[in-house]
Amino acid sequence: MSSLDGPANIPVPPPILNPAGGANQVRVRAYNERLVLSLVRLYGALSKADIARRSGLSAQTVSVIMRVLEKEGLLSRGEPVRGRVGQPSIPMHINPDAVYSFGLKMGRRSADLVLMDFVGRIRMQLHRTYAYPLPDEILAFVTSGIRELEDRLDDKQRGRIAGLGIAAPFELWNWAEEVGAPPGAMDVWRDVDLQADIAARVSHPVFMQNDATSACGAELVFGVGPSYPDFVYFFIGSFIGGGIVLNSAIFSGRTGTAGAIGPLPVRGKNGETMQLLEIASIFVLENMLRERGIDPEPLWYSADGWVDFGEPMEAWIQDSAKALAQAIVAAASIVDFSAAVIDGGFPDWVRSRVVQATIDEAAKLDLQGVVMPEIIEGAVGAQARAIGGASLPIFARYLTDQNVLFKEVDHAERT
Amino acid sequence: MSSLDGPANIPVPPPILNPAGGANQVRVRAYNERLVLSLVRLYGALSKADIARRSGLSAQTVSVIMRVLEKEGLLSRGEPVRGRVGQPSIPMHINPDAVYSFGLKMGRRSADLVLMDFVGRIRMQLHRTYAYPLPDEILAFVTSGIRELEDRLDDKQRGRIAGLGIAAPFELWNWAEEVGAPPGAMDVWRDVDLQADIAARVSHPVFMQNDATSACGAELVFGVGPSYPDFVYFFIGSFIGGGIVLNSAIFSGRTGTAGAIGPLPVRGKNGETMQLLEIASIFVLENMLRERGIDPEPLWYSADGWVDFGEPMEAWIQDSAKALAQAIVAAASIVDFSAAVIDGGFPDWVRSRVVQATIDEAAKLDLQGVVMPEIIEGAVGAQARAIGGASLPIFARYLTDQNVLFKEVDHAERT
DNA sequence: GAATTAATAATTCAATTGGATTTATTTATT
DNA sequence: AATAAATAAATCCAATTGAATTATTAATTC
Repeated sequence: MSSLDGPANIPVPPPILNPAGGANQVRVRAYNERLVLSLVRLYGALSKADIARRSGLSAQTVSVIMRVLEKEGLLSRGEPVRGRVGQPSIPMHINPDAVYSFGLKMGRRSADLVLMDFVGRIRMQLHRTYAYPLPDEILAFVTSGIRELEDRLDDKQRGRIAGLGIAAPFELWNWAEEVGAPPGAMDVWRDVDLQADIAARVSHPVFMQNDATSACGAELVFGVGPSYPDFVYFFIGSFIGGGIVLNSAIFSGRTGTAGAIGPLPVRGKNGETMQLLEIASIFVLENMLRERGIDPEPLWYSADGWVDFGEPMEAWIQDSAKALAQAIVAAASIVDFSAAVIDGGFPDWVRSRVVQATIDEAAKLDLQGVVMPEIIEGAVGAQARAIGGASLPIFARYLTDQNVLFKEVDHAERT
Repeated sequence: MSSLDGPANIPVPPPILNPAGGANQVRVRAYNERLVLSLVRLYGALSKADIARRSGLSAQTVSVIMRVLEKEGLLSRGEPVRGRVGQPSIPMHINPDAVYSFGLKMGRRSADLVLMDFVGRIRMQLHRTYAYPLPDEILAFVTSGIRELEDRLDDKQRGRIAGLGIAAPFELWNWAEEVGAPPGAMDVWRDVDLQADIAARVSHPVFMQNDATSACGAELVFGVGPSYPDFVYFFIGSFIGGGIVLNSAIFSGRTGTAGAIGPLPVRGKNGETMQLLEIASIFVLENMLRERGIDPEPLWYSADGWVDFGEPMEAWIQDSAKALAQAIVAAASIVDFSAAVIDGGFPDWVRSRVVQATIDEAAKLDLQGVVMPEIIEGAVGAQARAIGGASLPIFARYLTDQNVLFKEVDHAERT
């Protein structure tokens, strides 16, 4: 048949991939255990028979796995469900006190340290505001904060802490002037490896992730995630950022910046091309207030401290909504997200107004051929970043990313 | 500790997910077999020991698996490699004649039917052009074409045909006037299920996928894919379309339209907002030529039939490059792709000019904060859609999507 | 209405299956 | 002699299969 050869010889560049490894029994068991835990978390409470049906595993296998998880204290049994023919089923649920985790949200205006339990509830928290962050102060806040919170736990509880997850912005030194930091004051951050510095002072495993990505992760697990297999997420903080969920898993991309979204080009009020973050960020509102002689301090202290600032705030919401609507159309043209989720470091009533305005603005755009996502409010709220941070240690150890058996290799490894 | 409860009760919507099932040994073997095949394909030729190292599987396991694959004729052994200490290693490579597959590319101007071998080479092909496609003619072309090509094979070869993969545009009836079809002529396509109709007339399994996504798949496997773990792909046909590769796997999204890219809003020549497909599509060039009294027929017959059309073509390339550059920035703001790959149904020299122009235009945009992908030419070329189509049956049966053990459930199942 | 029997479903026990690993051996080379 | 590839045999381990146990509701009989 070689005489029939058509146009051939497609050049194949040298492979750079390091595909995931092979499968074996040990990994299969680890995977199935995580799967079971994740299913229980997703549905709140499931019997062994339920898990067997939903996982496709045999009843016996599920029985064995769940007995182990119960023995380890990760699962606990609920009240038997009667009323149906047959032996009553025993719903198993996640034991909220099985695992605790610290989450640190470090921002341009404030830091939060939270202790989260195994079902995503904040059990304790500390808060600090500042004009701009400095490494030493952050380090002191974390180390003393962890000590303080741990003091309130007993020995047994302390032993169940899975680790500390940090949610922090990328490249803090950028855009420093926009938020009023003295020129050069943020340059110290260029040489700081916060994760390493904290790890050296804390006796727990330390994880770190972009703050908006973390918030997105919190939304995935504890918010609207279970209802939408993929969504684009916007978190409006001092600077707007975002994240991407695909196949019910965070997609953080090659450089970890997927879903950063801030630099997305949009058309500004006067038709000029601007970056999304120059419009839909809280620092913009802050500057608008300052220009009008209004004290913006209430913006930082706590999301609940916001008041209705009137006209400048309405203008900011309108501008932001216009920009967000464009960003959503652009995102939808690239991936057919089922939802666009908007949340931020502000009270719920502000979020509602932003989302409604964005829905209105989106309707005015040219949507031919675009599969538009549902535009909805985030369900987690202002603390999403800290919660997302705190989830990192828990997910690394106990839960599965949808259907990926073996985690992607580290970025460093794939050179 | 419950007295310390912080802000809690995050509402959890009803789960809609049907996460992937559990793992077991049978699936593990199937997965490992595909992994081995994929590794051999990726690297061209690897010894059993190499595979063991790269997969993390034990030498014995790999030995067993590869002997089976060799016995099945999928792998064949190369010349022993001497010159190093120890027993010489025997590189195993994919047997190109182990599996054949048909690929049908159906477009607005022409259709191609190809027979592809197991390493992605086109062995035979048929081509047909038309003013616009009609279901009956396409059906006749495929059925008679397959018969004709199969006649040139012997019985043994015929038995190795894995199936037929169709690459066709979404919603053919849209934009019909733009390409000069009589009003309403394309409406017949609304009620046609091409995949089912062809499957009823052909004795092979039939697969179908969007044409641009198919081209993207061909690029992933046979083109630049091995060098870039994620990229956004543009295929410039009668209409521009595209695809997305994440973690070395096609991402086709919830509705199968991820990476459609056509409706992406960009700024046109006069500052007005337009959709990418209204600028960077071959039908636009076609119309430009017609306006100037130039016969556009050479555009359709074959990519090699193109001639340099001079000024109108240069203008089209410039306009397209401006639009593509904006699309790439938008895509990069959402996902940090390592590359943006541009290919199309045109000769290589046109592709080179488009890519160079796009690189130049991208440099003029505001890139602060954007992780820009490398803008590169596709390595597969004008036949990418047909090759991608032909890969569908092969991939469904023999190769793995990176590290996903169990394929995502069908979209229909996840309601 | 109470007692009895059948049907159903959840769970577990015991035996089997099958694929990966481990250990030891053979082969071919520098 | 050292090294590396390849394979054979024995072992291990998690999932499955099929049977048994348990707890319940539903239907029937007295």
